Amino acid sequence: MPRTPRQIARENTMREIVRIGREQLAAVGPTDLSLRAVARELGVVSSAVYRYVASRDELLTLLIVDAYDELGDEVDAAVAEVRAKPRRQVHAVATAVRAWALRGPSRYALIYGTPVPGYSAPAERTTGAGTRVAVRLMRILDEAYAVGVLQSAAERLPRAVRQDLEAIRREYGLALPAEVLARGFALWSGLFGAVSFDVFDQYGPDTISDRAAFFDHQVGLLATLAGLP
Amino acid sequence: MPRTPRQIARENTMREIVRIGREQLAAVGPTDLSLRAVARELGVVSSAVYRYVASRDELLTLLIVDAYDELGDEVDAAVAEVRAKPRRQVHAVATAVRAWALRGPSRYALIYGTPVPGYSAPAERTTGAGTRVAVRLMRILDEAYAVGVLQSAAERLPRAVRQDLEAIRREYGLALPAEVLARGFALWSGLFGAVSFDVFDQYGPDTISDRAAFFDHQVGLLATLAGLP
DNA sequence: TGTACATCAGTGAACGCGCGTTCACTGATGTAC
DNA sequence: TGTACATCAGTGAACGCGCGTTCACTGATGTAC
Repeated sequence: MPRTPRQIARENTMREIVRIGREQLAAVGPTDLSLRAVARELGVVSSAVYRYVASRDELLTLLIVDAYDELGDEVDAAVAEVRAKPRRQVHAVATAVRAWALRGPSRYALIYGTPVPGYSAPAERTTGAGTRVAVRLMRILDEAYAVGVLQSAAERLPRAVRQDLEAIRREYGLALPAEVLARGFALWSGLFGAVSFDVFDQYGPDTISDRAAFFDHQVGLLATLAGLP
Repeated sequence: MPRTPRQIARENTMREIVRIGREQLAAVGPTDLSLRAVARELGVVSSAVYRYVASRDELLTLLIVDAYDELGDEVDAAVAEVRAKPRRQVHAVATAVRAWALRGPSRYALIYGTPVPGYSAPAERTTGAGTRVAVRLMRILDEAYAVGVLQSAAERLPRAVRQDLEAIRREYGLALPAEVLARGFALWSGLFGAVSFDVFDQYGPDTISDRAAFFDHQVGLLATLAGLP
């Protein structure tokens, strides 16, 4: 099926729209992102954008998936590069997430900050991309468990929690026990807690001088919590 | 110094404005909070609000301090109520934070979510209230350490991190060693990571069925990380 | 290969909305003598 | 205690701004015969 010039132009414009939206997010928070601004930047009258995007919400969805995917790619690349002990891999993930977030705080906010009021993400389009970092972390733990280097966890799980975790284990074909998976979740949310505090400036202005080092140490503690040696 | 009727009226109106702003945040995200809406609700023409508040930013500051303080009060009350083992106290803090956040997601977002674009909080007015939860957690750990029930921490701290933590120890008169304080920070940011994931709906729709139990378990893991028995 | 019709990208004007902030003003409350 | 003046709360109109979305339209590109 050969693509006509028109189709090619359409695909280019589509990519341009995402690129411009991304760029807008460098200057403006997710809530202030506007179709009209994108149209202006695209050099086109505002109503023309509706040829490509049904509404502002759809633009947001596009950008959310775009952000999740770029983050996912960078995390994957960072892990692939170290190919070392699992603890080092976790650090690689964490560093990649933090670096990506600091490079574009608004894009980070778009996916990990306050949800945009009035917008609700269509699950079928965002969840796949949205779970990539979590899945990556779980796989690292799973391999560590398979190799036998992961410290086992003895705490009791409430029934409901156990059931949910077992379901997740099955869905992703994880070998590690539910207790350890629970610790993986703490690693995951703890990681993003640390990144959000850093990016959103929750530590005072002069509290933490070397934030990269501080963050790295925090991640180390979380990795230990997860059972990594 | 007896207060004139005019002064009393002014104070009442001032309180009303904060109350209405708080109420607005039930319906609308922090970014969409508007002076005009507050004026409408107050039954007054929009320009009249400027008698009380110099700008929208000042209203935001008022509401931020208000939110931090209410949260701080509820956390303090929750801790005072249990007066039990430090681990239980940490759970009390965490439960109070989560409950408060779920009761008013926008108010939570105002202080722990994406910063409002274009607004920057005046440090001298917000930091005091803003550190209350962190300080509370550190004090719990400090007492546990004083009583000798806290597990010691052996990890090495990067020089810069150690220096910052020593400065904080001195400022707040904490006895616990810097290594433990670092763990306290992980507890703190991990706690808010977990709350944010919950409030901002980062777990998929059907992943975690009993979120309260899940959260509680996560907090338990973080408490262990902090060295609590 | 050429023509007739259908599809599609982009235009321009408009609708209706809400926002923050300023300004000259009226009339009530407070203060000093 | 009464009066003259100063302070302050609230009004109403206005400025200038940007937004999302709809709609009838023109002219170029694509498709079927």
